[in-house]
Amino acid sequence: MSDPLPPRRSDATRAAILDAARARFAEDGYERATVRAIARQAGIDPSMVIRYYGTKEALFARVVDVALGIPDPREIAAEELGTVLVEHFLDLWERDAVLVTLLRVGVTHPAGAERMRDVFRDQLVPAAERFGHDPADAPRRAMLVASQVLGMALLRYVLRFGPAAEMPRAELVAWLAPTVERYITAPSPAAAA
Amino acid sequence: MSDPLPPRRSDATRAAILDAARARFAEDGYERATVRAIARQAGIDPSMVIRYYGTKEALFARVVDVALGIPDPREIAAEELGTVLVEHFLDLWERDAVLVTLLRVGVTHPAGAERMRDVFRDQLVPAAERFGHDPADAPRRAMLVASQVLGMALLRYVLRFGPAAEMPRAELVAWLAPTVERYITAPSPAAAA
DNA sequence: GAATCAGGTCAACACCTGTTGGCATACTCG
DNA sequence: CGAGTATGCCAACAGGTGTTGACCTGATTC
Repeated sequence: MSDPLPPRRSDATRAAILDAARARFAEDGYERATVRAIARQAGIDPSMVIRYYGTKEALFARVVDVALGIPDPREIAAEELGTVLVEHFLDLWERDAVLVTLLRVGVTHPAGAERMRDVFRDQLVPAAERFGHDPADAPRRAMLVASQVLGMALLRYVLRFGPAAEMPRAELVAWLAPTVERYITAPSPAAAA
Repeated sequence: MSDPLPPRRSDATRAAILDAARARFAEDGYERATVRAIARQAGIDPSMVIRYYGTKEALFARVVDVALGIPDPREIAAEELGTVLVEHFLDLWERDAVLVTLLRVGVTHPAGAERMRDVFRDQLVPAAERFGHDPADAPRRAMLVASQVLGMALLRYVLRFGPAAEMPRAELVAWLAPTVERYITAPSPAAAA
């Protein structure tokens, strides 16, 4: 897993390409983030992008590599569970653009959608298992939390809707925390049709 | 506003193009829904698409024309407000693909994003004004409801995540209704940081 | 100092995009 | 029946796409 490769003279360029790719994919989605546009932003020739990363798809895979780092439930006081989680998710979305990229691409490109499923299955569901009680319930709990967090992130960070983008963070947390907390801790209504 | 145009012999073809466009835009987003793909699905030549609708953008504008039809608050008993609204939104998403189209395109294409803002401003916010008490609060209430509904729709109808797509409708409503109801009726926390 | 090689540019490829104009057909109306 | 027109297909356009190979240049190594 480690990379004992010696530093290459082209490392700066490789990094510039990766940075430019992050920016273009996040802002424009997969199709409109062309290899030429990425190269232009990185200040090099389009052929270098392919030479160093092989393929546009491979470059994209390098860009969307995210660790959610959901906190350990044992370190959270029960009464502020929702608050801590919402704050953590907002931090994630604001720290860098990788989640914006993932959402933007996942909606239109199959590779992006699969990457989203990976993150959900490998990180969100296991976290829900650590929080919840019934492991069979974890995917549903994780999905509910994801629905609220993704919806808000869509409006605030992707579409940048006025009311969503301008709401002060503290107020946002106050609104969402009870929702997230209930999705994790409330007893299942279990289709009381 | 009315259309007293006489029926043309090409009406069937025009409708076929519109149907195909709806399907392609909904499934593939704006960029991947090519004029050629739409024409192929409609069983006609690509040039006909342009001849009848002028431009790909104009065709898209024809496709994303949606009326949310949010019910009148005076016809809803206070204790089932959340349930009625969530059911209504689920109906909208399941009835046809126009909302899936709007979400899929809005995330990557500027024209789609603007169309989403239109729907929000012209339909969702006024509805929130009818429900809520303080009109200055309406955009925020509408935005909160939209965040939960859009997030769930994203998982269930666009990405078709397993846990979201498979949850029985009644259970889904039972989970979301209290959230939506609170976003509309609860007193504002107003940034109690 | 000469040989080697990585870093980078240029031009081109095969293909796909939205869009346009010309041409055949078939229907409609006198 | 004949003129006119709406309907549709075909071929082509100008431009953009990801990707490839030939080539130049400057640093590294013997």
